[in-house]
Amino acid sequence: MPELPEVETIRQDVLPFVRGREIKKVGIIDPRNIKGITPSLFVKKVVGEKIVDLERRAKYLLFKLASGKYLVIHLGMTGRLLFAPDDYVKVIFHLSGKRALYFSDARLFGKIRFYSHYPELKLGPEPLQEDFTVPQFRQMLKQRKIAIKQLLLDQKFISGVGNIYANEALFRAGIHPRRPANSLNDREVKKLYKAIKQILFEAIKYRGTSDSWYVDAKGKKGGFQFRLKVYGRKDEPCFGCKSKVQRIVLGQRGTYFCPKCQK
DNA sequence: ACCTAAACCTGGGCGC
DNA sequence: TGCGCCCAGGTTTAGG
Repeated sequence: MPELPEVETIRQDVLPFVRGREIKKVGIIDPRNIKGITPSLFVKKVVGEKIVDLERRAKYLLFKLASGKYLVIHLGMTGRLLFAPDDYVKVIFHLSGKRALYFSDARLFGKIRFYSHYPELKLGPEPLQEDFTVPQFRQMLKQRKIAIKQLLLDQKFISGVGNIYANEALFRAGIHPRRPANSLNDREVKKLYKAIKQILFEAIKYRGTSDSWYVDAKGKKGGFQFRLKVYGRKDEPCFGCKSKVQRIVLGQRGTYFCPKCQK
């Protein structure tokens, strides 16, 4: 599933491919990913626009247009942005210079929207941004008693972290996923803060996790799936202590942890 | 304000 | 080989 590192990898690859190019034509194979306006109005609005930049906010890709408007894509679970089509293409963006960008989405959880201004996305802080600090994180955790794992998945609390990296960060910090957020002491808050940043930076470095669906714009898998310590490893031995990795359901999400290493 | 759970979807994996 | 069943999950929505 594309989380912050996967979306950032795509952003970096796609930016030089689209920058300065005009959207000449849009082919809609399946209109169901287009949200907020009718597909025909969407096409009318984006055709003729020039892409000047590609930004990322949490798991969203924001195509900045020369008019100051934005084409915003969220990849959901199985969304892809590709330089060549695959079996699940839903929307094709034909660009100047005879290029095309393919939006593919097998399960239709992805969303494509058009905004006349910079979109208000109602998201919590970006964990990799420098203005996200330990004191701020401590303050945020203090007032919440929900399980820490569930809180990390709340995009209004902290944005960009999804199920894979929430599990991995908690393992790295040695914190049990069921712990109430406000029960973490100062040492644990600091450890978790560091773990989140480290995991995300490393996953970007390895071009994301290709657990099931994720591939980059060239259709290539990432490399971080080989470095996962707990996610998807139910009943397999913990790399640290050899105990069996456990799987529980927390807030409707599969949750993996080592019962011995995570307290 | 806070929390829980269903709904949205369909390919892939499993059992038979 | 093929059928039916169930699971995966990011976000939104509804409800308590």
